[in-house]
Amino acid sequence: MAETPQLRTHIHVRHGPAYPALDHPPAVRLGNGCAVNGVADSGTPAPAKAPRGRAAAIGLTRAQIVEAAIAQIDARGLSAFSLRELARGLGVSPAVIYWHVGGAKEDLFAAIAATITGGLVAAQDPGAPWTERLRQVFHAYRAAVHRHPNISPLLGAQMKSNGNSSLEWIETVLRALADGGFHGSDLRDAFNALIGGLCGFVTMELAPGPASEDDAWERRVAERLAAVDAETYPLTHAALPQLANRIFVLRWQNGAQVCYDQSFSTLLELLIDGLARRASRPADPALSEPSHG
Amino acid sequence: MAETPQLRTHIHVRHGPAYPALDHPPAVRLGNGCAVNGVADSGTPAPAKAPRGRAAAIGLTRAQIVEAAIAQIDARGLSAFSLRELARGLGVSPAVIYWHVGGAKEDLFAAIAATITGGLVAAQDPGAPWTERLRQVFHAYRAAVHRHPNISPLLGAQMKSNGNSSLEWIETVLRALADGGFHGSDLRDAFNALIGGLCGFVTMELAPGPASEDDAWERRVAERLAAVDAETYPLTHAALPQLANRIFVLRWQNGAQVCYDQSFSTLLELLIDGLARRASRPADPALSEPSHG
DNA sequence: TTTTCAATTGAACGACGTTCAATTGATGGG
DNA sequence: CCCATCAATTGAACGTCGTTCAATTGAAAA
Repeated sequence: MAETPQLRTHIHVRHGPAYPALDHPPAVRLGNGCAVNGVADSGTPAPAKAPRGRAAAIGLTRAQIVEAAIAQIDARGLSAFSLRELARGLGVSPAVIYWHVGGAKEDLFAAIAATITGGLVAAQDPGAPWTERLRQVFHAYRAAVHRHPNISPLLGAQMKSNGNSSLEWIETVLRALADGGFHGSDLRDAFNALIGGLCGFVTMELAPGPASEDDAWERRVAERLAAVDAETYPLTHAALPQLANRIFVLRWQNGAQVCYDQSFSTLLELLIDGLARRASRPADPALSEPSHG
Repeated sequence: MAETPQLRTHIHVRHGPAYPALDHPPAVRLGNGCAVNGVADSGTPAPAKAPRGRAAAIGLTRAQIVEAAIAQIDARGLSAFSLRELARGLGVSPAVIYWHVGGAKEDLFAAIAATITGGLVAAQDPGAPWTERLRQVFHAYRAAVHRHPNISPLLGAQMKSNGNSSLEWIETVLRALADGGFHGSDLRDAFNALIGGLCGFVTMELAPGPASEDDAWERRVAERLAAVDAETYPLTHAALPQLANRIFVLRWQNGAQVCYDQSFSTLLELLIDGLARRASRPADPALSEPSHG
């Protein structure tokens, strides 16, 4: 295959770290030309092109930077993450990040998102029925995000990061839905309902708490729930003993600390069941009001 | 713990701005005691307690600050929002924000979220069947967020903001599900599936693009999509003419610019249909533990 | 009047993102 | 063997940000 010039149309891809063009940047004022958008950078063989100059002495790589950034976010949280702290952790000047990653903080975030959602289609069974394939894809997605919970806001709440998902993953979802008989605008709506609902669920599930790990806040939430008035909110009050900190919106811990496996499965099965039922009745004009068959 | 001075456990609302306790703060080092968590501040009669001192001359209110913050975020986006700019816009020192809002930026965000999801249950029809009530609630939620699209990350991707949703709204959802026959862990999973899936959808739908309104990024995304290889990603390639910028992950504009009404309705109907079907067969051992006691 | 104190001020601190000219030093050409 | 190249890195600098604090204002209460 060609050197995958797949981004930037005619970008003139070189190799490995993709050396920048100039010191005084040309049209785009970025040091590292190619590194703008990684598209998961999957399979970079890193042919060890024997870097020149000081590179050999320090030899920092874009991939290393991304990896270090992920490690720091895992350890200290997304809101505590800063480029300066990242550079400090690498024993390096902040400007190095810019040179390697290409643009700004957002580009680094996009690269992180691409890395995390990169190897997602690996454990896939192409022979399974399309409903089962959907199950596998989205369980794999959730598992991947749960491996780095602090990163979830990048995937759910930022287009620039979100948009770097691997094309293989999208292709897999589209293929499953196409096998289910979805085309045109039905395909669009089914795809968006799945991605929006399920990835959105994971985003909410792992929504971070306050930046400072403030136990005062946790206590206050718990107290607020304990003080819910039984007369004005009877059902909420009655449900609290079982549901406090176990349902969205009424909680002080997120999905990294409280298990939402069953709720996610409920959502996933609701969606797959519903899609399967719609797939089996090809051209049914009645969109709503089914249930009683 | 029982003798909490003024504000802790049960709110003890005073009036309007709820005057703080001290200049040298007591236990919590906040100027404005009550303002820590608004809980939507619904119904505050604000009896115009004739403020003392300089208050009469300038007379800034917590509600005014929140309103101004919302206006600025609406106008310039969440990433461009800063407390200093907010103070500048109000013609006031940055410290004023702290005194009125109570804590930090996150508390202001929580107040904003509470304000936006505050009057959500207004257009509700309590006599309608529970499925229809769910439809109304979540369409109303989505409409409310769409009125302030730039705020959506606060609602979907931050527990501290998210947790300030009005209790009435939660009560409405819980009542609908209870009327549908959900109890115990089934109620929990149904609630989480609905909130996570639907609110999560809105969060993804309105995920902001890059901070700087950079048309270079939009062009690059479009070019990347145009360059998708037809052989390795046949379905994606085939679907692109219809789906580019119309499905999540493969887009350069968000739900404030592209209409996702149909996709959201698809998701909502899938969920409601599925829940209705599960409600009609009470104890199905295939999924989760039955809850009828 | 005088006192009180809710409300506001302005300066200050440290950390952040980003840019830039200057520098390093291994490598490849002569 | 030396030297010029230039990928890679440096460190200083600029402006902005969130947050804190002692000091101040001035209308209402005493």
